[in-house]
Amino acid sequence: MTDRSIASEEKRRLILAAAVRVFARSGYHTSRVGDIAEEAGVAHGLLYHYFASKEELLETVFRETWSELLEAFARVEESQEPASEQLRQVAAILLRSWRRDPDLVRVLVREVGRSQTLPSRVEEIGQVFRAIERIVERGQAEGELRGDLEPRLASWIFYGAIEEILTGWVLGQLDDSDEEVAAAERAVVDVVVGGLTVSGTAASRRG
Amino acid sequence: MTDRSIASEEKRRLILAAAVRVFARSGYHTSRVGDIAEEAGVAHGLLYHYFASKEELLETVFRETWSELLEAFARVEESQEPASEQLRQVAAILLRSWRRDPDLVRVLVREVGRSQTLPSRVEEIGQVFRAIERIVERGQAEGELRGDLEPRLASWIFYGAIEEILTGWVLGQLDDSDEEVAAAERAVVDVVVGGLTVSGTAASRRG
Amino acid sequence: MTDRSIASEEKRRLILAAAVRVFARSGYHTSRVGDIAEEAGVAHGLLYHYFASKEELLETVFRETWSELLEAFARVEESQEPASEQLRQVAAILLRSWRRDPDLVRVLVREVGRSQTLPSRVEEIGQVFRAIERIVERGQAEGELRGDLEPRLASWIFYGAIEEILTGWVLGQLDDSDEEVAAAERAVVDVVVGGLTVSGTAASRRG
Amino acid sequence: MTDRSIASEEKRRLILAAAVRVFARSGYHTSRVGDIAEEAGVAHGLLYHYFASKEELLETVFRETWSELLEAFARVEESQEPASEQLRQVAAILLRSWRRDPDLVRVLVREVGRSQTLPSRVEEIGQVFRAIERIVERGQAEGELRGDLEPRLASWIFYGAIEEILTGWVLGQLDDSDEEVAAAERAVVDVVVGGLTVSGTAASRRG
DNA sequence: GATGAATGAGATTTCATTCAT
DNA sequence: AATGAATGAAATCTCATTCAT
Repeated sequence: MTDRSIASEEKRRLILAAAVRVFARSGYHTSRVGDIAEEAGVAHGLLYHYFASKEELLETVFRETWSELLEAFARVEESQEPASEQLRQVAAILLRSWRRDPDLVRVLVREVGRSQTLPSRVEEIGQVFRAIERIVERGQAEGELRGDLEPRLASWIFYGAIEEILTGWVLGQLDDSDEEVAAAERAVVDVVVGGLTVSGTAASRRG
Repeated sequence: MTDRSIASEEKRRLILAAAVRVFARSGYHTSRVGDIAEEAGVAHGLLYHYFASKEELLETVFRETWSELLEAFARVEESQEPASEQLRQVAAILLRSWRRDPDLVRVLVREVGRSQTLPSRVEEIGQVFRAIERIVERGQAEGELRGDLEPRLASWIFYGAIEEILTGWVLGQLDDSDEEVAAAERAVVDVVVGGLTVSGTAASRRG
Repeated sequence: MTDRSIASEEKRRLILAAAVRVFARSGYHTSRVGDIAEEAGVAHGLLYHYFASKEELLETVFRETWSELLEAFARVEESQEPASEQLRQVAAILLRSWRRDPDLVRVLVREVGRSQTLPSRVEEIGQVFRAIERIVERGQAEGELRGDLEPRLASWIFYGAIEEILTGWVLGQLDDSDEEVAAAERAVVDVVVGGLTVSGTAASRRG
Repeated sequence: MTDRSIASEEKRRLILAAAVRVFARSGYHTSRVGDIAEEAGVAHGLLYHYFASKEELLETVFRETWSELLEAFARVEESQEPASEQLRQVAAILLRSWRRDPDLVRVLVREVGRSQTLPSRVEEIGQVFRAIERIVERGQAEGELRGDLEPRLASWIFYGAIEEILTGWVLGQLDDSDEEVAAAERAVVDVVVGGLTVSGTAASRRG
């Protein structure tokens, strides 16, 4: 029974991984269930033993990735580091995912937030933003980050900067060599976190 | 003849506008050509009198909007303002488009940069980034902006921050009242441009 | 009024000739009304001033050609020549039409007798066969042609031989140089008429 | 697996046979894929499981029939009979096919040589003609058939005579009772083969 | 007569999903 | 678990024909 579950779970993974590759290659709407089955080396009927629909495949990819991400962010939040360091770590987690699993990033960048924008999905995306938001809020409370910015907006700006760099890599428009990935990480932190930092704001200097 | 051309052009616009509304409502892939025709109040066959395919409709929306955007950016570049002011203007152009034509923004945010990522489309997107890049480069050359950041990366960070705020509005996750739109504009400029500004960088202060 | 009629008739001819060229090039079903209009250099709406439908275009081509053919055959029948000479003339008329108007032959060979086989069309085709039949019958009555063959069958055999040679030219499978056209004419007469002739049958000689 | 293959092959045949009936009834272009599916008693989608397109259905009918025909002709060629007897057999094969499968003949007579006249199809038609040609050539070489006729032309004349009789049956213009089929066979052989035979030519008698 | 915008029935094809084996 | 034949809703696109101008 356990053997079977394990074998079963492995096949589930196999199909899910195939789906990620195919979605990455062709986009969700253009991908056919048959392509995924072929990529996984199984009959297309089998997909429906493991997943209710093509949509559920994407949903599962999205949810599993997102929950890993949330866990990683939670660990960051638990650390006692300053907010700026925590933001650096968040940027690192997101940006390094590109080299770890480019296809996964391709799928998430392309398909999440768009298409039907299912409320459930929006809700989960919101959790990521709220994690960043909380870091910003704490930074502000502790006087590390400037207090005249809505943490909400700040978190979207921060996340957007990171996602766009990922998009640049996905589109092949930005160099994604090791050094460039590191440079991107530094750049995001320098610019956004720098811009968020107390003594580092244009506003403060203007005032 | 001119009358006819004008009437013809008006109908073309009518269909294009309907397409934007329908794509905004349902997303490109989920929208049906028949829905667009119905929204425009014409027979679906007529669409093919003006556009070669459903794809060409999206392509046209994209291209026309993008070229207007490029023109607006060109005008900004021509002004003799400091780089930071030019960047503020760029942010204003992009962010204010939301209130002007939410459906258009919805379509562009959801469908551009994703889907098939046609090389031609990537190329045109690239032009927008290069405009921002040039502003950053000039700002660096004139000592207004910090010189230790790749203008390329900076432009992606800047654009990403803006696009994510638009996405927040599209998803109904960020408040888009007049005040909030103004706040968003200030926030992007404060954070990103602030972070880019010479005396305002964490790095410079750390170093 | 007469001027107008003449100009009108000329335009009708123009369209009809364009239709023949287009049908010859693409086949009736694959040809589009718009192609014919373009070939004729008029708006496609104009076709419907002169012809009720695409079908009527083909029908007209067919009917006009066929009636010319019948007239030519009638003149042959009226001559006082022996049946074998009349058959030679019939073969000549049909085979020489290829060089005179290849597109017309292409259309007739491809589209007539096949497709919907409208009863009206079948009836008119029948008239051609009956003309040949009458020649054979007279030849038999006068003892010039062997009497043990149904004139009906003989006429189909004769016509089939000729049509197939035309088909060979249409398909580019038989050489259609001047000499070959002449050779084909001789061959059909030699073989079929020779085979039909009294003393010239294998059967009679074998017996 | 074999069971499945056999069942699968049977269904393929079922669809192909239905296609022949429908094409025979309405002609290729006028037939709808849905009609074929209905005639076969399957969902129309299933057609695309077995055939790539409506066109491929016709192509398959054509190719399979043609290759059977070629095999039959090959067997005739292998026999040691005189050329005239071999030609009789060829005529018999072709003409008897009408009673065996009228719908198939209807389709072949109507649709072959028309439509796009695909080069591939022309090529296969050519093989049939070459088989006849070889028989004629051998008959000439052995002195059985008159040598002053191009075998090429002779084969087209022979085939045309036969096809036209088939056409007469298809159009309901020639009687196709058992006796008439036999008579047609005799007539073709008498006339064409008679005309081809050495001492039996009008030309030779004239000269 | 002439134009071409407009119509809309209809055709092929795709493909997610089901289900008998 | 696994297969792949079978289904059928649905979507895009074509094109003959009409008709206002």
